[in-house]
Amino acid sequence: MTDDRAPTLRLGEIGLANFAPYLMNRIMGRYNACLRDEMGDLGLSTPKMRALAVLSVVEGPLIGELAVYAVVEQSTLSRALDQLDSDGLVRREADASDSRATRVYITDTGRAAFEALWPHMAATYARMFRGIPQMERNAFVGTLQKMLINIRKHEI
Amino acid sequence: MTDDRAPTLRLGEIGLANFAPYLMNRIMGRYNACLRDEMGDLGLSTPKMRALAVLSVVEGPLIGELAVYAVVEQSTLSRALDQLDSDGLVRREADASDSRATRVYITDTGRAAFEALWPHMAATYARMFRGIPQMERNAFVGTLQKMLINIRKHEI
DNA sequence: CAAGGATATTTGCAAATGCATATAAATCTG
DNA sequence: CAGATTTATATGCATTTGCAAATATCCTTG
Repeated sequence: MTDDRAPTLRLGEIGLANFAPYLMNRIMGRYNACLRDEMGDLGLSTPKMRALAVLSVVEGPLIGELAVYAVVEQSTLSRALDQLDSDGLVRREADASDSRATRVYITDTGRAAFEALWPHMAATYARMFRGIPQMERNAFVGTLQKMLINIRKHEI
Repeated sequence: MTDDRAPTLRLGEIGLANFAPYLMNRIMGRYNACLRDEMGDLGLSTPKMRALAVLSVVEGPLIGELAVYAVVEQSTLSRALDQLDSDGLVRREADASDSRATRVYITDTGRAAFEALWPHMAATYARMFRGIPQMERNAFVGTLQKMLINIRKHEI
């Protein structure tokens, strides 16, 4: 049983180095910066890369769903999709049953672009977890999954 | 012993919901959005809020150090400090022994502003970890600390 | 089934961002 | 110790971002 009525500590008492959101911002700041550096060459911004990554795994989401998965503002995503579309990496397709809605599909070219990109993501991922045993990684991901459910705004 | 030579899985094999960087981006996206919403009122952008938070705990860092702690581009931080400075929340002070360098100190007004802000951060933090036992939280933070060391660019 | 409200997406525009550069001072090197 | 190099910070400028509004469609309800 966890006591959720524990007194609220102050940041100075917790200490920056033990404050999970601080650590997570630091880690993800670096992770994202690494990828951005390596992908500027390929003409892929962070929103474009994330959209491709999600689309490599999720088949034909609505644009709004893709925005949630990719953690990108919908208006930003809309413009990123303009570019991905005109570069032939994705395809927007009107939803069959709701003509307000648009579904997005990755093309073969887009999939190839992501395949070229994935080794970089995988390498950065591997570096993050270097020296961390598999059991600990599993526990860590388990905690992340609980946290996402706690904090997420959308069901997906 | 961890086998770091494990074959590189593909994203589809790992699954988005088990891919730690994806989960961390989702979680921090929501965490940061929550804070941003609640602080627009107070005239505090994300860079300004992060700078204040770090300064509430770290005494007189160099601007470059503060940029690392706060996970903000230095040029962005420079401009955020302009505003915090002219609002009287922080004070820039030439370093005693290196006249290129500037140290930043939080003022009493700035500390009061952070005290007003901290309950929101603490509440969002508490929500993230709701229902997660203390032992699991500790293990989670331990893993984060290892990850930061693995991936960080700067010693701090 | 018409009217009012909800939902999906795009777009206009002002503000924020980040890269490259400028400036200034410290440090290294021959 | 002069010149070259590195380091710390600020700034110019083009791009990106995100909010708010526009547009189009769907759903609900009297």
